Amino acid sequence: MKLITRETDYAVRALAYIAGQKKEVVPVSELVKELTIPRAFLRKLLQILNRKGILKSYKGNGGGFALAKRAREIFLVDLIKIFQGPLQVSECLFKRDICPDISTCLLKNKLGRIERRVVSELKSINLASLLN
Amino acid sequence: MKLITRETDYAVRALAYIAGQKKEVVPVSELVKELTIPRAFLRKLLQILNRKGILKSYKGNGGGFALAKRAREIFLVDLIKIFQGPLQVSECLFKRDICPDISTCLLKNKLGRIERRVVSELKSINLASLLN
DNA sequence: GACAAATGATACAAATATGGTATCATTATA
DNA sequence: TATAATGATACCATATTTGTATCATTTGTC
Repeated sequence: MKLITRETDYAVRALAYIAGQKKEVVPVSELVKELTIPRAFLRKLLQILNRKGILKSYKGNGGGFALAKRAREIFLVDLIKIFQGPLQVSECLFKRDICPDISTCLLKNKLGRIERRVVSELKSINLASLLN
Repeated sequence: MKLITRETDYAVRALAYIAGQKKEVVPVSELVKELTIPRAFLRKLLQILNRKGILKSYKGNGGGFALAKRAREIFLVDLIKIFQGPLQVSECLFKRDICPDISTCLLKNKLGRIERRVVSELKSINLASLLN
């Protein structure tokens, strides 16, 4: 069980790098050099973050990416949702009105509680808290 | 992010079913009929549980599977480990002596704390607590 | 002993998710 | 106009997850 995947990890590192620079706008070429993440892959991730309103992008010569929000307003849980989908207990295998399996229902109940706690803890982690 | 996969879910349900029967030994054929889990797949899972000491198996006519421990001694966290491997934060992408990325290290630190809490909660869930 | 009903072991295959590449179009600056 | 950047998108490779199939072995019953 992994809490975060490579995509999320890459995204965090790129965002942290951008947040740590004096200049606002950072081109992918610089990120690639500093973070040794495959260029084409990282570009795709940053384009997603742009569409999701985490980053702003500037096209053309001298362009690049900048944070679209302050670092303390960018939460890990949102990055996880973007790249790993919604948090979820084992999906219900019986898509009927009533779950026929009492023990599985009890299980989901308990896992659901754990999950909600994980989410609330993840919500407390923002980009600023990862800078140093 | 899923806390448990289908394999674990199937395993829990099969174990719960067995635990809920009066007779001790239950054949796969019965589990398949009651739980609508693919036969060959379930057999594989139960064989693994047998090897891991969660179930005992009885070959031959009239055989089947029985719990190898009491229901309160079978913990969800162990099933997860068996079918989903060890819990782990994002694996370290830099297999060097020192992680060069301070922000990722801070991230791992925080995720590690969350993970340990999840594990300790999972440890509190045993098969008996799922029966009703 | 023969048959039937069960598990043991294992190889294979299909489907899905993850990680990564490549290409062409568009934009902005010098 | 050349160059350096992003936008959009299609594609590919690999790993993981989920599931199938087969043959061997064991055991109880007639």
